[in-house]
Amino acid sequence: MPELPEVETWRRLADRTAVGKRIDKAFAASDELIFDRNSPSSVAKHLKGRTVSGTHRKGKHCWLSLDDGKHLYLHFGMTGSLWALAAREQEPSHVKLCLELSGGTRLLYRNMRRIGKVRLLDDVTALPPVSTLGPDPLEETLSLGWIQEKLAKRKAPIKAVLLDQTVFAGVGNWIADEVLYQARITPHRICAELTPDEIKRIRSCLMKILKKAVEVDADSTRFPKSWLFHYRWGKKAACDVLGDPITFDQVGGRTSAWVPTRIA
DNA sequence: CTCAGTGTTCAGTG
DNA sequence: TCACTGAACACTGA
Repeated sequence: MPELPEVETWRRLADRTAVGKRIDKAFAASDELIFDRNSPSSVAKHLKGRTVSGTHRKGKHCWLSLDDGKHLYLHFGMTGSLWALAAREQEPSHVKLCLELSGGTRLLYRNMRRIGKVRLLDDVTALPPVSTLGPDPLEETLSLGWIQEKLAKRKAPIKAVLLDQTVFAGVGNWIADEVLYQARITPHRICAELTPDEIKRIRSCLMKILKKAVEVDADSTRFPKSWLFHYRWGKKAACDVLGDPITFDQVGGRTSAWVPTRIA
């Protein structure tokens, strides 16, 4: 379930383990869906001998810069993840890219369901998808005025627009539901009809949730007990922390979990 | 066996 | 031209 907090946690992992290290060996699995721009072998060949010079993230997109000016772009899709293994540790299944770093650590990109991308790019930020993203809610100021302006033009339900990466970069399905739950707003509400106070609540809840999730390294067992997150997956007759029943609706093409009795 | 669930892109509609 | 909706993508697990 990689949304912004997981991706930021993996970026930090890559930053700790790979920056300043040389890539002694590189392995890329033959997978034309993941390696959709450059062939696996060309990626592996290019990476070998390079040194990782930095790590970056915007929304759910992550990339490592290399000493030759190129960038290794990683998108995790629905089931991707990044691992760092010590020399002796055994690799998990579905590894798509393995970088053996000087010192012996291996940095792994894993993806079980093959919806995700690994690319070698000259400039990540200049072209889609990263060029189309809205401001990163953690790194840049997501100003109230800017959000108000965007939402005023939209007639879609707020849930759908929370998932729109050109407005709220990094928000995915469970974070969108969590924001609306904590802000006490129905996912069906039309954006243009939200009051200034409701938009204010959406913004502050979003920032609070993202900050907290990153603070605990996106480890969901450490999320506050009050979060809807802990109660939404059971499905049948699920209730939130207060014992109020959770409703599941299709909104914006996805399942939305919300609690009618909690709406302000 | 069926189907939900993950994020993104694309085709179709208005 | 643009906003919006819904399907498609691959695969696991319930």
